[in-house]
Amino acid sequence: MHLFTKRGYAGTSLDEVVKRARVTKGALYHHFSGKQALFEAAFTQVETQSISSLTALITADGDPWETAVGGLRAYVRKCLEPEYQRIIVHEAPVVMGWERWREAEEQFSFGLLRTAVQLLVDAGEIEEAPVEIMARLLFGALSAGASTIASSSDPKRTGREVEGAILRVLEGLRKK
Amino acid sequence: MHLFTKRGYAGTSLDEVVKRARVTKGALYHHFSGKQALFEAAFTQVETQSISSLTALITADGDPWETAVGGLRAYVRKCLEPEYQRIIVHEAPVVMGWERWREAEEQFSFGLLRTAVQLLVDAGEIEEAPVEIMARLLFGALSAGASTIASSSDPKRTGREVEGAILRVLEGLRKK
DNA sequence: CACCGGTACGTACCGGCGGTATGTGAGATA
DNA sequence: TATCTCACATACCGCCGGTACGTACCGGTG
Repeated sequence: MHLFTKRGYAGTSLDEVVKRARVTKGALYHHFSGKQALFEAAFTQVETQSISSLTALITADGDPWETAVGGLRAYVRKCLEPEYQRIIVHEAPVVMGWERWREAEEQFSFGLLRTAVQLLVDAGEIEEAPVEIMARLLFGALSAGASTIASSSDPKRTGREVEGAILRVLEGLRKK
Repeated sequence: MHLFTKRGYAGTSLDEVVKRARVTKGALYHHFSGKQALFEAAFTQVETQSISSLTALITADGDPWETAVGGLRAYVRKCLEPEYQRIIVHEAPVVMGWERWREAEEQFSFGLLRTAVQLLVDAGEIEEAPVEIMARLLFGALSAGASTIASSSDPKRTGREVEGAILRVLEGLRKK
């Protein structure tokens, strides 16, 4: 996780990985079928750590709208952590291939967003809509927003702006 | 362009490139400083080809709202072309690094979106908003939408759904 | 206790790939 | 004609992912 975050997938050599882990290539290839599998293990680890608390946030009791907005804020913050940003948002689609990435995301971040959108629809907060599609668009917008924040010269201000913009988009979808 | 589209950056070897181009590595390294520079040349070529017609669409006379919607439709279609999808949307941020990619996109697709959003704001069609941020969110949503369409088992239907969802988001932002 | 199979590694090596150093022929220049 | 430069070609290097094979240990079995 550390090396993949710092140097990226292509920039991380297995020799360096085994050196840091103080094992040999034989050991690595005993536990993982290859570099790709090692990356996917890191991917799963980061996702598992990240998503569980967010899921709890989303599915908590209380006003559905406030809950959703809170979860959204938390997700944007998560996207700002270097590990999540680099491994999950930026590199995973390319390294794992889009199809496989999408598959894996079903049970993690994308599944989370879909749940959130579905809850809002069920609660009658937003108009009936194809949840699948809406969740994907929202996912893309959030990722882009997170990237923007991360590379901003004033992340705090940009963070507030991104939150404001997303809230405005959501408000636009809200039932009157 | 062909090989980068078909096999991706990592999967494309320079040996294969020079073989297809019927030149040698010496020739390649005479014209490009390395593999990365070759990719960036392909990137620029794809973008230059793609964006010019879209810019014309966006800046055309007529009802600003209709023009923007038309440009948006055209952009989604562009994102569906394999070359654009693979090289520009998926691989470029990783291969070029996010910072450099963002820099390059300023004069291409992102610049296009920002122009479109700015025109809508100027025409008083949507609420005042930080154009920069809105354009980035929209860009992320469109990219995700395009990826969804591209990997759908029924691209035509998914395409209509994505268009509908994006239009609904835009309508939500529209001034009454 | 000897034997044995399997697990969990370590070691040595291969092939491919990006990159470089150097050679070379054709044209421009003086 | 001698020289210089450009536009390549050729040969080679070092790194890296992956593999083949060797080996120490450990629990079960006769």
